[in-house]
Amino acid sequence: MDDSHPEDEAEQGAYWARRAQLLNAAVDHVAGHGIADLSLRGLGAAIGVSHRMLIHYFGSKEQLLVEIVRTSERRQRDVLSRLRLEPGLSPADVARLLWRQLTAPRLAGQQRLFFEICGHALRGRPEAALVLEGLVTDWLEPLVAAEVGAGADPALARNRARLGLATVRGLLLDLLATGDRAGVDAAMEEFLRLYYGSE
Amino acid sequence: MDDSHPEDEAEQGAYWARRAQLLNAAVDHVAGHGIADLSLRGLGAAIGVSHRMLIHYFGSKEQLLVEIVRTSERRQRDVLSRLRLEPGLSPADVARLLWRQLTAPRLAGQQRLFFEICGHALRGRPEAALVLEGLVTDWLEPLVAAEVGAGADPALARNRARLGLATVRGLLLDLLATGDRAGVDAAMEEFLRLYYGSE
DNA sequence: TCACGACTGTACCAATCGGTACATGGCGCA
DNA sequence: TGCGCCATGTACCGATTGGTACAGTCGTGA
Repeated sequence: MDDSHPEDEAEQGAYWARRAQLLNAAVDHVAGHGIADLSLRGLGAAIGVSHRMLIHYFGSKEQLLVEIVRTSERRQRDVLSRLRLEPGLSPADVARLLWRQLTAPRLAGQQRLFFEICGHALRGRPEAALVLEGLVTDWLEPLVAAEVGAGADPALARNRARLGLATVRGLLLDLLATGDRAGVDAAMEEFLRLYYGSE
Repeated sequence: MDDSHPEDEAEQGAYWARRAQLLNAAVDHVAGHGIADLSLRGLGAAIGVSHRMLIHYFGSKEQLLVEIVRTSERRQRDVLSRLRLEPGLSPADVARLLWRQLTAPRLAGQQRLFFEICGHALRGRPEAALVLEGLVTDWLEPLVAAEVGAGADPALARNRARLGLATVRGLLLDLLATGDRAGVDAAMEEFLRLYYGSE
């Protein structure tokens, strides 16, 4: 065992830069090929290093998976934070914008990975377990805050936010499974009509 | 290779009875322990046979997984068909009844397995691929038929059915992840209010 | 120039996997 | 009773896995 990182965290040198680069490449590969039958050798060959290096930089497959899940989660949340909200948009329009972002074909691999990780997390796999905590609550709070800020009753807003989140996830799963974008979009429009009232 | 089943399908002897018994035990075990890291040896030890027997009765791990997925799917659908619909129930009450059935703690393992299989299917795993076809359409048609039978516009009924199915699945995932039954139930009530109108 | 330390690859290990060959046991039938 | 067939278990095989030991490469400072 000759593996020890030169500086202990919180300092970016060539080591951590390389590590971050490998991690990003790993997430890309996993988003495209799945996490279920991932092997260090296969991943290494795909991103151009030996499996030895993955162990070197991440300690073990388990820890690598933890980092992959965490990074994938952060990417997912960035979709929300990158929303450019022009003033004057109705809540329904904001929701439409977010929906279009989430269902962009470019993110399909990432979304598949999300459901795949959910499946693993529901089985208590440690690398995915931390996702379960934030799977609902992390998304609920900003949504609730938005509705309450618009003058809604907090308790009702919480139920509505939870409902909206669940519906988006359900329709996303539908879209990934069937690929029927028109049908799923129509169902989403119907939901927005119910949710924000007819227009 | 000395494996050949005595009669070719469509005849139930001791062979097929034993096979069905093993399959049911396998589905039970998989519902409780997951399908991701299933091994023939581990499964065999859990249900009291050698892994050799699983190969004997199912040909290969792949075919066993196909049968497990199919059986689990059939069980899931049986929940719907076992609904005893007393006349005089409002559509919202029927939905509530179905929701309570689907979220019964007894079925939690089965529901986890459902999402786990979805994750595998989205990656093109052949044993789960056949699920993707029926994941939406198989459930949509009876729901659409029910709404159309009640006098709804067919196109609108399709969108509404698709929406309802997605919402149920999304809330089910929420429930499995958070275990917050009260919160998820409240969100479901909010959905029913939007869906069927206030009462 | 030389030594040192970080980075990386090759070769290897024990464990486990799905699948197979072969031996055993127990039942029905003549 | 003895023959044969089917169910089952044991032992094994090659492939693959995560992880490790060791050696080589290369830039850098004395």
